[in-house]
Amino acid sequence: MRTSNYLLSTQKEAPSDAVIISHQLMLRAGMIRKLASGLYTWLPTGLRVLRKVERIVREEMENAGALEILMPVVQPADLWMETGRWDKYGGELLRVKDRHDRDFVLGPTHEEVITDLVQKNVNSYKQLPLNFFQIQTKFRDETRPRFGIMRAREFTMKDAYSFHIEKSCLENTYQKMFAAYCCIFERMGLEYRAVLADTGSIGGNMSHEFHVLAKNGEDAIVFSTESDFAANIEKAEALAPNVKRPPANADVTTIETPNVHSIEDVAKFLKIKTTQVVKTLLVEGNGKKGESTPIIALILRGDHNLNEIKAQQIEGVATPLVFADKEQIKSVANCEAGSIGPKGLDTRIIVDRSAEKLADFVCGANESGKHLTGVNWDRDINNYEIADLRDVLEGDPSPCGKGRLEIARGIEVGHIFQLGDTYSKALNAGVLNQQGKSQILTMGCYGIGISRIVAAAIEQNNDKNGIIWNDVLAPFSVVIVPMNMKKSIRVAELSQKYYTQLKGMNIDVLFDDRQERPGIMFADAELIGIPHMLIIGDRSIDNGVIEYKERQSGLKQDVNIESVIDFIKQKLT
RNA sequence: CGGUGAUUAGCGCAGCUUGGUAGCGCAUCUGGUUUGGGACCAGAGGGUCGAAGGUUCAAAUCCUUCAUCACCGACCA
Repeated sequence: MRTSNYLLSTQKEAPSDAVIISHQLMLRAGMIRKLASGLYTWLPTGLRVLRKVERIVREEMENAGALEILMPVVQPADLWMETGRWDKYGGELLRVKDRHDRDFVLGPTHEEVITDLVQKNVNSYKQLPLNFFQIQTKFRDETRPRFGIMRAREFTMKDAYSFHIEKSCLENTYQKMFAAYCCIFERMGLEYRAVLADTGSIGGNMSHEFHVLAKNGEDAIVFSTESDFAANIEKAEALAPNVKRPPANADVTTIETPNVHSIEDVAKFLKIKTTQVVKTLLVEGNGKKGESTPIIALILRGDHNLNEIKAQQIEGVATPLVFADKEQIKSVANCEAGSIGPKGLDTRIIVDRSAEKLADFVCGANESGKHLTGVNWDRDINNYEIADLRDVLEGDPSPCGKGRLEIARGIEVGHIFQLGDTYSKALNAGVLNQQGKSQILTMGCYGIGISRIVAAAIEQNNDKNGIIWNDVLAPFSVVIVPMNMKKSIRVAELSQKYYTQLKGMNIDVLFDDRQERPGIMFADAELIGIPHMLIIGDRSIDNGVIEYKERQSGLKQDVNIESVIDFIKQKLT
């Protein structure tokens, strides 16, 4: 490609609303442009990278035996009603009507469509197992799109779905996909981890996420210091403290705590640690139709954070989790938020494992501006359940039994699930088995965020000059930068010669044939992150060499004029 | 969904307090001088000041409503 036939569209400054480095660099390097919140146009440079990611994913999916298909973005609502997700999926599901006033959705995922396809087109166990994949646009109407392409509303995803009769067969394919994913992220040169994950709105049992490690990652992932255990914090179990609860010593005392609301305030006011205070969160339960929603109290130690995923998984708690509003709090606890406590509360009470080990603790008095000290379980509060409700903290014992937990941040770029029969049952997707009887299929599904990988790779590989691509993902492998080509016929001819030769070898080469000063061309090449630079100038031609510069290391090296092509060829293998 | 803030040229911003000809830097275009790390000189183009109402002789500036965008939060007990 010649710059004169191309749109570089690089910028010195990034728009002020881009906060993280990958977003800033993608804008500055002319990879993407924003159309509206969460909606981006891919410019030529960005699209080149996106296509390279797609190619690697496609190759590895095919290697793993998956078959490529392409499903529609627009899907009829009927299918979503049949699986129940029309009601369950919530605001992220964009619903549209056609001219006949029929309901449709923009697909956030394709379980319904693929299951319907299999239900209609696969009849016999002999055709199984099957694994389909597609690389396609998804739409999720995120509450808060952010960080550019990282969490966009419209994005490119690879999604695959496998179908089996036997669970063991599903497990086998799951392992194959796991291995394929490892292959993919390794080929891309990303530093990543596979972790145990929650299954979320997709449903199912076994699930792993693949995270690219980055300090701007939206997810917290935890590792054991002494084993292979790794999990999303959503999924990491907080073990019950291995101690006996101390006996009750103090009597319950009501104290005035005017204008003291948060846990920190309470602890400061009473000059105690936050670990000795208990916080009470009121959430909605799922009420039966017609009844008013019951309120459930969740109790945590003051220094612990509620893990919403764990809370939602408790039978009877509304999904998604809804916190009680002011009126609900008033009607249940007869006070403002900030003074709620478990003692005397007439609701179902669920206590976190750690909070349950406390004795003589402090909590709200269910009376505005008052707290209780010296409160004890069983003596003062009966009828409570114990559950794992909190996020793990760094240093907690690992749930695998070995080592302690460390916490890192990651960008989720892949997620695989053993779905089971949730969708196949709902859509009656079955085949005749060996005994000639109809049998519901069991499913797996496997996603990769193609466009997110582009951002994640940049997040992991950049410096003050811009992006640092490796050879596999780079929009161009080589850039030719001529020095004053206008004046020097030698430079022009040599540049042209290299360009033609490299292009002839199917190497992605950018020939910067603009009449620009060298500094501009260097800066652009480095901002875009092209891994290999050839600098063609009279000065070095006089010595029979041209200069090569490597983006990654910044190292410069003279290469004999005659052996430049071989040199590049060698670099790219 | 809640809170905060922003919206003036493609990008980054000033002007608003105290109403009176719409500005700066970068980018773009023309001509010239330059050419090994974001040049210099001379000139030029580009704006419904987010939208709609209102106050006023006069509104980017004051008032009202709306929209869009961003950040923080969604853990607050």
